[in-house]
Amino acid sequence: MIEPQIPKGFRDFLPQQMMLRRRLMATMSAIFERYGFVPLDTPCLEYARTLEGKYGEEGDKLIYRFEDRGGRAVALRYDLTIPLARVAAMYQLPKPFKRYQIAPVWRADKPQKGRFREFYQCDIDIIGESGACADAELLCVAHTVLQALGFDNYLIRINNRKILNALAERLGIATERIPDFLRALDKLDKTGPDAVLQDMQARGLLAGDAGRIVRDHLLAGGDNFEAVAALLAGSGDGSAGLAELELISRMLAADGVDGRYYKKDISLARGLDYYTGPIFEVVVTEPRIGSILGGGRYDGLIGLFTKQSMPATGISFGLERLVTVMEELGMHNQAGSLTQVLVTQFSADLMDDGVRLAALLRRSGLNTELYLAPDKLKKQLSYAASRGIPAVVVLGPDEARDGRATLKNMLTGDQDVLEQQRLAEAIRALLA
RNA sequence: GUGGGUGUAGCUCAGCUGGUUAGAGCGCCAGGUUGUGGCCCUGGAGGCCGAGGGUUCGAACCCCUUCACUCACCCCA
Repeated sequence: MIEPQIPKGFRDFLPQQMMLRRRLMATMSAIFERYGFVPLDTPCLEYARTLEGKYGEEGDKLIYRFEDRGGRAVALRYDLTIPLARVAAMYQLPKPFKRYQIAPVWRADKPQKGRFREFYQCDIDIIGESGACADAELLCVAHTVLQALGFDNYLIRINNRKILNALAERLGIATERIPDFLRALDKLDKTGPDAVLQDMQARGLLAGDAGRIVRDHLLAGGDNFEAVAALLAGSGDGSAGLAELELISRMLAADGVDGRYYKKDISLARGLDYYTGPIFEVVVTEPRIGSILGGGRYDGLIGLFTKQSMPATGISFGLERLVTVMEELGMHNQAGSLTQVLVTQFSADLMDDGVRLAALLRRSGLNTELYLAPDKLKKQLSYAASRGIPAVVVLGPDEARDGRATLKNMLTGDQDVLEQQRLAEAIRALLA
């Protein structure tokens, strides 16, 4: 006998979980399509060189990489963004190209709460539009999705790499040290301003009056973009970044997104190296699970695969994290059965009548299950009850004789004998 | 990659300082006669106490090793 096991960090999705997951995916797809995004899928396997070197040092270590039978270096996709960049470079797609993709990605990470080695991302990206209007639209979609799923306690954090880069320049931080700077800055929420300042000094990032500037302007308060703006007065990149944030805020407001759902946040850094402009993240406070969505603009990325440079921006929902939050907050209401009605089997010689009746109900569009053995009625009813099937049809010799059937409402226990022709209608009324 | 925690029935767990046939609740199965579930009652199945080794007259319990799961850090969805 083989010990049944699945690899660490990988999971089976049992029907109960699948119903919730499918519901989430359906909700998201519908909203994505409402905004004009079109579906795309790509293979789970890519050549390793396509993925490697795109995610930064830490990221590269987490790529599932191996050799195929022909000795080619291949890798499981790490996210949906790089494959999209590859696609954008390979095909002449009409611009702007707005696509969505809901698919699993793989990371050789150590699993923990809300983190797995195989997990689903739900991405929307816009290729070929450099204006911040595109970035803003992504956030409008994000907000719409979260609202539709019943979320209310979340914050869309918004920042801009242009601002951060200009800031680093102003502080005299060398280009190659910027990732270090961002990493330290990113911890502001977790460890507080004092620790961040200390960390930056320990890393030797702050020379001259940089320490004072960081303390007084950067870390002083949460939303101190006025101070930041003053610091970046002379910088073209910096003011461009600030203008983009302004535009994004305006558009969110115009779209009807309440101000409490989003916030410009200078300490948002994002780990990936390839971001070039606005960057985003959505965090929830309730279960401490980190971000449920991340993304940003990556204007240089597609240029790695083609000479033609293409601006692009995108966001990625973490499906498992949405699920985790919904489960912990008890947001996953009706677990309900997909089967709407169960046709019982009274005895072996009435099987044909049962099958005929079930077929009739299915033709009328009802999800109908036929009980598969002439067990005791008690057992058949228990089956329906334990699965939450709301309606049961009993077809015994009495009913069969004159073309009728008993319809039982499993919630109330009420039951009626009806003409078989009227059954579908009655079940529909019962379900409503 | 670093550091904690936990592994006993399908699930959630009990099991006193090592002492005979390892328990509960829930779930599951069967029954409480004649065509009806959810409540109640009765009965039943189900455990190499994660695995391997050691100490001991004796180990679920102590020691070592190993595996699995889990949480935190790093990083991230």
